[in-house]
Amino acid sequence: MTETAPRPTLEAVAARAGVSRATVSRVVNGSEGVRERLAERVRRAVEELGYVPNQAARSLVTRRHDAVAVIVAEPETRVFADPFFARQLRGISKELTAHDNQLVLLLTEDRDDHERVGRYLAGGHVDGALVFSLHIDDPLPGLIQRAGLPTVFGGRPDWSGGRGDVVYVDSDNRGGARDAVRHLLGLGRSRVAHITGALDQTSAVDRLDGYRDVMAGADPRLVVEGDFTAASGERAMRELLGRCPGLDAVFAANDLTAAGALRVLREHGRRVPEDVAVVGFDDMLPIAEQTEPPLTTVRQDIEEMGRLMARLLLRELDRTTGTDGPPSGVVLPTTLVRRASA
Amino acid sequence: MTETAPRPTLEAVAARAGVSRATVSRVVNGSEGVRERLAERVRRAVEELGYVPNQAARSLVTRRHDAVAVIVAEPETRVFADPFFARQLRGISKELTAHDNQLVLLLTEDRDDHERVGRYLAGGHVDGALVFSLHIDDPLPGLIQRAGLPTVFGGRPDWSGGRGDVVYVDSDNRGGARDAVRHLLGLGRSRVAHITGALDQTSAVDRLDGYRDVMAGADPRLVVEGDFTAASGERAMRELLGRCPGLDAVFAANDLTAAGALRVLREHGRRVPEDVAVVGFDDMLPIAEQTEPPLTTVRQDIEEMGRLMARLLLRELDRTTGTDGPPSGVVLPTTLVRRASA
DNA sequence: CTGAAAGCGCTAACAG
DNA sequence: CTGTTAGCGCTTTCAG
Repeated sequence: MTETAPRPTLEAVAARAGVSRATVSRVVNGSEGVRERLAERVRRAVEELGYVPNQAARSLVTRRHDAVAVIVAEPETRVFADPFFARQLRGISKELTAHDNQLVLLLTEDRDDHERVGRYLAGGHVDGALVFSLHIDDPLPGLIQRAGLPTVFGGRPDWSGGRGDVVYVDSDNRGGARDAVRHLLGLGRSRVAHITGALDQTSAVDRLDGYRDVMAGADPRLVVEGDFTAASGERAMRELLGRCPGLDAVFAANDLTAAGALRVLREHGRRVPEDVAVVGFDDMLPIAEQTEPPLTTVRQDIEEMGRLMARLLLRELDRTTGTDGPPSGVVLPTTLVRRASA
Repeated sequence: MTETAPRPTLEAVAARAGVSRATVSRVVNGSEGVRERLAERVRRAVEELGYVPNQAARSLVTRRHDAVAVIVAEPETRVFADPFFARQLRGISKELTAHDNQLVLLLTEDRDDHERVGRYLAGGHVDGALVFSLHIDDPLPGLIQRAGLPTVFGGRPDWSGGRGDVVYVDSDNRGGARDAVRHLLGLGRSRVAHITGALDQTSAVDRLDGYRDVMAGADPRLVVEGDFTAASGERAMRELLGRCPGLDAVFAANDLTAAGALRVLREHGRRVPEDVAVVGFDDMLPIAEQTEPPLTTVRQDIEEMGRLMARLLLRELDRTTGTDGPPSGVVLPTTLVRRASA
């Protein structure tokens, strides 16, 4: 049954309905101005024949594809270490679907992939792109710029010297970090350490900045660099315990890191939160609820971020004319979720 | 800069190289039989103009899209609760990319989505489909069958009365479960309980069957139904403790469930593995290594599953003629990973 | 080995 | 309001 039954064409429907192709096209595309009687006849013919428009033919003339590329730059540890990625995709998918757009997923791992992606984007298969997980000096933005595709970034890109017209959606990493640290301070802690994320990503830098906003003038040895993995959380925690045995709180750049830190704390006989209070970031459910004790953390609405990215892009695509660019950056709020660890 | 620079066409390249469109097409598509001198000239022209073929135009005539749909049926708890999904996607993406195929992601949530997916598939946008997470009596297979698209399923579909020509890739769930239970028995345990997964999925049923293979004749109260979530693991564990206080081992249908069980065990003062040994399934890293104690579990190579699915589909698509169908089912082996919990 | 010509299925002016 | 007429950019016989 590999026989691909030759699908009916517009022509066939037109013949059956006794009208011209143009009329069928109008009905199918919902154009106004077709007498109801005819429209009805056409609809019946479509139904009977099981007609489905050929997208390739349509794209050829409209130059629209109703498809958006989602580009995820790997190896992005977080992407495959937690459900972050899936959540965001879900948000994007929902929004895209609601507007009859398809989601073309492009995962990139190395240089070659970048070239491939560049070619793909240039090939005009999609109307726009959603891009994630940029690291500092990633070549992707350049490639995309060159392809001249409307693009929305997930997470603030690190273009310090940047042009102002970059559209992105980000969480309020800095504000969330401040909340976390203030919460710790509010608990009466004073020697609050911070385990950072991978500092080649703006999210990690922003969280560190938030920490510093509140802890200005604190002992710099209270900050140790991590990379968002649980392993880095363990390593960093050990180092912290060695350097500053007196610390009484830790703000970890994400939940995975916090989980690692928690383990080391327990190993060393420090009780959480009695001796050391711990706060994470992300509120990655299967992690945050699973730790011992459950993690107090900063939640960001991942799915909403995805949805918003898609919405911004679609809006941009629909702007047939009006040249008033969309907002260049949207920052979503975060909320502190209190569990047992702090 | 929304000006979409009109991309060069075959025509333009032909003009520049001083040949016909047909010749350019041959060179671009790597057809044999173009004098090297001309071919070279064409390649240069392509390079200079930055020509990239228009896929829509090409598809219109070839009826190939070099694109594959990946359909994930939600709400599939596991999909968003663990990195399973991402891993599998990565495997698929790699394989597809290696063969210049694109990945179109279709997430479905409810009835409406099914219709939409059916339309999409029928619309001839993709050459084939990869389908995941089928539950019993999911309408998807029917829709796909109707669209007449070559398809490979992830996980054995539950078509008991089924036609023999279903192609799927699955893990050896039953064998893995047997290994897990035997391991427990080998540890000297005898009252081995099982917390099942969602029994409307074949993976859960197969794991239960594996358990029964080894524990034939065991007290039926040792089996409690779960649904692959950590919450169900907690609930089930509580129930088990109530029913069979003497149990000395638990085989959980997946790591998340095991993590939940572990928590309840600790709550009740049972030491793991001394009092109760626990084995999970999946080897979902961020979970399995994070539990207290780290989880002994059955590992399946998720990424390889994805890669294999893609490979089977591509092979099917390339079969221009030979009607010897591909293997109807491929089952990948699992391995027991020993950590501290058993 | 290369070019000319005929569409693939659809939309979008433009007439009527 | 509806039909006619051109293509969109590319592949693919079929001649030469």
